[in-house]
Formats: sequence, C-alpha cells, structure tokens
Amino acid sequence: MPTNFIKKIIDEHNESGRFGGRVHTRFPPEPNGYLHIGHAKSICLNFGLAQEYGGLTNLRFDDTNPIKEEQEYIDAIKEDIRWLGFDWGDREFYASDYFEQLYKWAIQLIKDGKAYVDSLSADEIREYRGTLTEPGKESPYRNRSVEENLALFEQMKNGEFPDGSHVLRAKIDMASGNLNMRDPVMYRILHAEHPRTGSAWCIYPMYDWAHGQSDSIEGITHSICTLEFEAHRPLYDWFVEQLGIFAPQQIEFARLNLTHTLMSKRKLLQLVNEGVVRGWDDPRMPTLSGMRRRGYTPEAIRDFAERIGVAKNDSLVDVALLEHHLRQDLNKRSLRRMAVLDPLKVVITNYPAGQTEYVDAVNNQEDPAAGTRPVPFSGELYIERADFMENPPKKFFRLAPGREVRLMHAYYVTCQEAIKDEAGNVVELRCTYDPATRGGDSPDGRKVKGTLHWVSAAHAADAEVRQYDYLFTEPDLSNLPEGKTWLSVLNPESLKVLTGCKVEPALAQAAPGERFQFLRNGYYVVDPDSTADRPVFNLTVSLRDTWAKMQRKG
RNA sequence: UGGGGAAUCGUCUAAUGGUAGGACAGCGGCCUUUGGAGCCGUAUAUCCAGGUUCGAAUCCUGGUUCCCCAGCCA
Repeated sequence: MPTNFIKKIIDEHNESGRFGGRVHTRFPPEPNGYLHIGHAKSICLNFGLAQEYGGLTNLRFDDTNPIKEEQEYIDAIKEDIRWLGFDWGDREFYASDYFEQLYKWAIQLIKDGKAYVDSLSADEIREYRGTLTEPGKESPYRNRSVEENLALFEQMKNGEFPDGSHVLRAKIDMASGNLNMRDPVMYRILHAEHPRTGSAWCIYPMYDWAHGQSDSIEGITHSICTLEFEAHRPLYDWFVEQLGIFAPQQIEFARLNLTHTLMSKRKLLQLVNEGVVRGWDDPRMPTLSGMRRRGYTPEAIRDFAERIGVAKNDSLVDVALLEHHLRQDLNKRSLRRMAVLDPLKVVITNYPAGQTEYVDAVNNQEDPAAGTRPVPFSGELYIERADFMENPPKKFFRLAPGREVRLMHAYYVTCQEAIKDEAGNVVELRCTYDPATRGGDSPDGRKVKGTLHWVSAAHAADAEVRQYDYLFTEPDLSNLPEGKTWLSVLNPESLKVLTGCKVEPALAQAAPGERFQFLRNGYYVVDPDSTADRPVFNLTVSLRDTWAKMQRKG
C-alpha cells in the first residue's frame, strides 16, 4: 500500500475535521512553457490525491505575468493533462479571473494600514531589503497616509504612471529573518497585453499576492507545491489572515529531477529557441509533448509517478526507472514486427528461384488474442549487419561462416560464404536453408543458439528510423564536473537518423502514433513526419540488450 | 553567517519505540522461436558522536553535510 507524508497530513485533517473531510486540490501551471515530466509528477499527485479521497482537482493557470505567458501554452498544457488521463471537469480557472477581487483586497489592506505605495526604484528596493544576515531598511515612503496610498494606487491602476515608477507593497517587517516578509511587492506596473484580460489592466499582481488568495477563493483545502515555496508559506498565511478569508493548507514536496535531463522551463525554452532541438515536442525533450511523440504511454508515466513516491528530500531519479515502466507497459501491448535497421543481404542459394511464400508470425507472445500475420519469405533477404561476424568471439550466438541459426518464424539457415568488396567489407552472405525446418522448428530436434529477425528483400519497405539517446551525457545536470556547463554536455549522438532501413511491408501503412516492437531492437512509434512514401519511426526505448552489456564489460 | 527545509541500500522510497521492507540498477541461475519477456536466487543502507530504554532509523543532546530564500519571475 503506497503511502506518503501528504496522505498522513490529510488523514490528520480528516480526523480533526479541519476541512470537514473535504479534499480539494489544484494544479496551477504558469502558461509560459510546455509541461514536462516533473509537472506530470505534480499532476498525478494532485489529481491522484483527490481521486483517492473522493475530492476534486481544479486546473488553474497562474497567469500573473503577461510578459511571459501565451495562449499557445495554455492550449498545450490542457492537451497534455488530458493525454495524461486527468479531467478537471468545468473547473478551469485563471488567476486573472480574480484580478478584480485581488484589487479590492489590496484596497482593504491599504485602508487597514497594511499596504503602501512605494516609489523607490527596483534597485533601491533591493538595497533596502538588506541581506541574508542584515535586516532591511524601511522605505521613506512606508508611512504615507492611507489617503495618499489610496490615491496613488488608483492612479497606478488607471495607467497614469510608467512601468517601474511605483509598486504596492505589504507592510510587514523589514527586519524579518524571512526575506519574503520584508514588505513584499504585491503589484507592479506593467503596460503589457495579457492573453486573457487584454489591456484591461496595467498593474499586475505578483505571484505571492495572487496565489494564496486564488487557492482561498477556490476553496482549495490542500495547496500542494514544491519545496522552494516553503519560505513563502508564512507570507501566504499572513495575507489570508489579514483578509480574514478561508485558509488552505500549503504542503511542500520535492520536485522531480531525472538523470540525463533538465526540468528548467527556461533552459528548455533556450533549447527550443536556439534550435538545439526541433521544438517543444522534440522526442528528446522531457516535455509531455516530446515524450508523447517519442512513444511514451500515459500509463507508463502514471506508474512511474506512483513508484517514485513523494517526499521532501531533494532527489535525482534514475531515468532507468522511467524506462522500466515504459518497457513494462509497451511489452504487454505492442505488436511485434520485423525491421532491419542496418541491412546485410542474404541469398539462400538452395531456395527455388523466384519463389515467395508466406510464413505465420506471432503478433505478440504476451497476448495470444493479438493473433498472427503472414510475412513474405523469399530467396533474398536482409538481416541485421550486427547479426553476422566472420570471426565470432566465444559467446556470439548469431551467424558466422559454417554456423546454423533460425530465421524467426521461418527456417534454419546455414552460412556458407561471406562475399566481400574490394575493401574487404562483407557485402552479402550466401546461405542454405533446411526446408524441413519451416516455421522455425527442426523435426530432428536439432537446436540452434541464435534466432534472427529478417525481411524479404523484394517485399520490404524502405523506412527512416530515428534513434534517440539521452539529451545530455552527464547524469546529474545540477552537479556538473569542474568547468562543464549544461550546454557543454549536450549529447552529440542524441539523434541518429537511419535511412534505408528495411521493414515488413505492412509497416509502411502504419499511422502516426502507432506503436510496435521491432523484434530484438526496441519499441518504435510512427512519427507525424511519416508519409506513405517515406515511413518514419522513432525509437521509444530499446529492448534490454544483455549481449551489448556483455560486450561493454569486455 | 539570518530564516526555512532535508539526511535510510548505487538510486528512489517504506518502516514513528519491537525482525530495516519494496522497486529500479547490479550480480548469479532457470527458461526461451526476441541474448526480449518471465521465473528463482543474491549482495548492498539508517550522516556522525553521546544519552534515554529490556529494545532506537524512530525519543533527547551536541555536531556534520546538503538544499531553498536577498526578482517589480513563478
């Protein structure tokens, strides 16, 4: 039974009756970028908790900074949450829905002598704030009269001042050890077009002034956020208390970090803007749209989110765990197909010239209901170049001169000769087959150690296959070796485009988004770039490869 | 250094005074018409030092290390 500290807190609330047994959470993205796997953890947490306790989850866009926010992001975020499998019903809210209420509450605080208009410059405010060890100084404007503050604030709202000339600040304590309590800014002047409110406002609330009250308005019981907001909680509680409104409980948890990737929206944006990747949905990106294009399933992501748990330790999860859940899901559901990524021609010298036959191939041995399919076999085939070695080492079970292997679902073949070009490269194999082994079984009980995948040369379709690897070579981007920066550890081999791959004919007809297991290679998904003329497949995740592992170990 | 947090196998996470458990990764084996999948087995952890207790990951004292905060970002 998976448990976590948040559930314990909720259980305590339910026992004490603090929220009358109610559990109402929210997922509050800022629409300034695409959602990533770290957001998925939060989405699964917030929606999952509500489901478990019979509560509700709101979607609320924290759109308080019009300079960075766009409608494109709003649309993408909604699509990604739905894809992940969650539904916010009709509870789609925006912090900007509350601008009017926030404004009224600001006036209330001014009247109560708890907020004031400051006319210091941004630099001066920083200087007056003090440091970690020294208290701040009070602004000379801190003791303006209520009337003056009211008048100035109204003028701010009416657009009578330029950006940066004034701000509204809470009057709390310039000597507080918690810098967030040193008269935090509540409103700044921004003559900017907002994606939703247009030019209705030229003062915009700071996140710290908007967030807690937005939760309060929506009746959020458990406001779950990441660790860096822990020091802001006293401020949110202060606002709510001064206003005398419903008080949610904020609970902080550690955000997800994953090896070999980044979760910073700012840096992901930079990768997009500088063309390091093809866009937010590049299959190498940790974004949900990128992972979707890569072939990830929502189920795998949800299982992963469940397995990593929730705690307050800063942590770095091994991406291998994510891949484990992906393979687990894909293994059960993927139809098997044969695709030769690096083709080597094989001629079956004793196969009747010009003949084609069809062998039955199992679609998914994990799922008998998936049935079988006919696959064309002929005297000219392709196999994987790596499946032949002229001078095989000890544990190599595949084709070599004089050796017999099974062509999956078809026949046993024996390599008689390797044909080479002038440079000495093997360009073709001459083999013989045993007609008695049709289907891949030998009536005399003869065993072979290797089973290869293959395609018939005359029937195969050409395809482009995009092989992906981690975007960064270093596992821990937050703790790089001396002298390295995150841009310097980009993996130059994160994308390899393979052309001239030979795939089963049926694969050419597959539609974007369809997933397959390419036998002995990995899981692949049809890319949206795919056309009937040029099918394109993305590597989702490779199969575990113990042979490759043995080779690495030497 | 002020304020706020956190320390359990290599990694993530359980156990709140009573056998330190699980998952991933690792290693070994079985099985296999995917060197896949599956199955079985195995090694590895309580930040340190004291104290309380029959008994401490858990309680107390002192220390160490790491993370967050000095945006008119969120």
